[in-house]
Amino acid sequence: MNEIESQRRTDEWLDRLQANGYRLTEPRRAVVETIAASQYVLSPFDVFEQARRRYPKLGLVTVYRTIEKLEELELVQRVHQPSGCQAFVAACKGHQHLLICQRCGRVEFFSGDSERMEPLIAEVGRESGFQIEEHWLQLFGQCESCQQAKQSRAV
Amino acid sequence: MNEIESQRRTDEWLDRLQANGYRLTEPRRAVVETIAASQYVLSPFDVFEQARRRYPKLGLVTVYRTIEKLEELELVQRVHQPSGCQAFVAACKGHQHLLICQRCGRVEFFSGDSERMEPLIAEVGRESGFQIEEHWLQLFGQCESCQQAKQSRAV
DNA sequence: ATTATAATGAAAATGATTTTCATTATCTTT
DNA sequence: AAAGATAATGAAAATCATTTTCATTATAAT
Repeated sequence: MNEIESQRRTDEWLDRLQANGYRLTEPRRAVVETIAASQYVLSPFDVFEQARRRYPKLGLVTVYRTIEKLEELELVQRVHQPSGCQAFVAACKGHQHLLICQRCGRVEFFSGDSERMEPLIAEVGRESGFQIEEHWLQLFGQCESCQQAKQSRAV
Repeated sequence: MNEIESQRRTDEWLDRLQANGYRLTEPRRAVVETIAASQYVLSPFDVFEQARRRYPKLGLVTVYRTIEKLEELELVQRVHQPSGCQAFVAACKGHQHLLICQRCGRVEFFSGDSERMEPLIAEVGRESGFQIEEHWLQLFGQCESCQQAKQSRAV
């Protein structure tokens, strides 16, 4: 994700906020820019620290409040990890699954692969009697650069 | 899961605790029995309330401490849900996936279906360059009895 | 039985998140 | 462009789940 793309995403999010009756403010812009530009999972405190570089008077409460609105508009989503569930990322459009680096928090999305998933889900539904409404598939590991970082440390 | 099976699981867990140098106490037994017998996700407070029926002097802290030990021994596992991540269930042996009723919290396990999952994981690993170490697959929905409960309410 | 110490529960501490509230900034209306 | 209505802000207080502290009690080894 480059400068132009993240600027585009930021503008889109600000438009969506405004379209939903929310005002555009300096602190809110700082939070939106920070999350929209990041490829990493960010905790509210991470967002706070990074966004304060853009708007130093920013309060942590505003970060929480802005994330809440972005989540409501499905522009960001909470990321659940073995290490905890307080992080967020820019959401992907449509149903996508997550691949997360457990070392640096980098996130990638991959498509659901409905050909493989749907028969499995149907089968489990049939056997269990459950009416299945939602599914989560997440992969955890190490991204390319973290694999390299690990090797060079070991030498 | 019937009376005999849950008694068997309770005994197994108590043995495992003892084998790992932990003492068997009344409050601990009450917590173990409660979780071992349940097919539902339980928050620490749920466990507290239910286990207090067996041992009324039980403190909530002991629930947290016992869950911690059971988790360490991989006898219970934390369950992550859209609605929150504070619940636990008796863990299944081996790698299994979860199916959770979003209405009553009933949990079932289903096997990983490695024939379908492994190629998908390998493919995502190849395309992303990630070294994939772990995966989560969870299905959410309504169990049979909750589907019926919903219908009869509607009538 | 005695003894060392692990476990307990109450209370205090912590950490993340939410609420309250007086002040400030945005956006709409003039 | 100015004024007014009100949404948003940040500091401080409150809340909620969880962890730590500590004096007391219970377990299990001697």
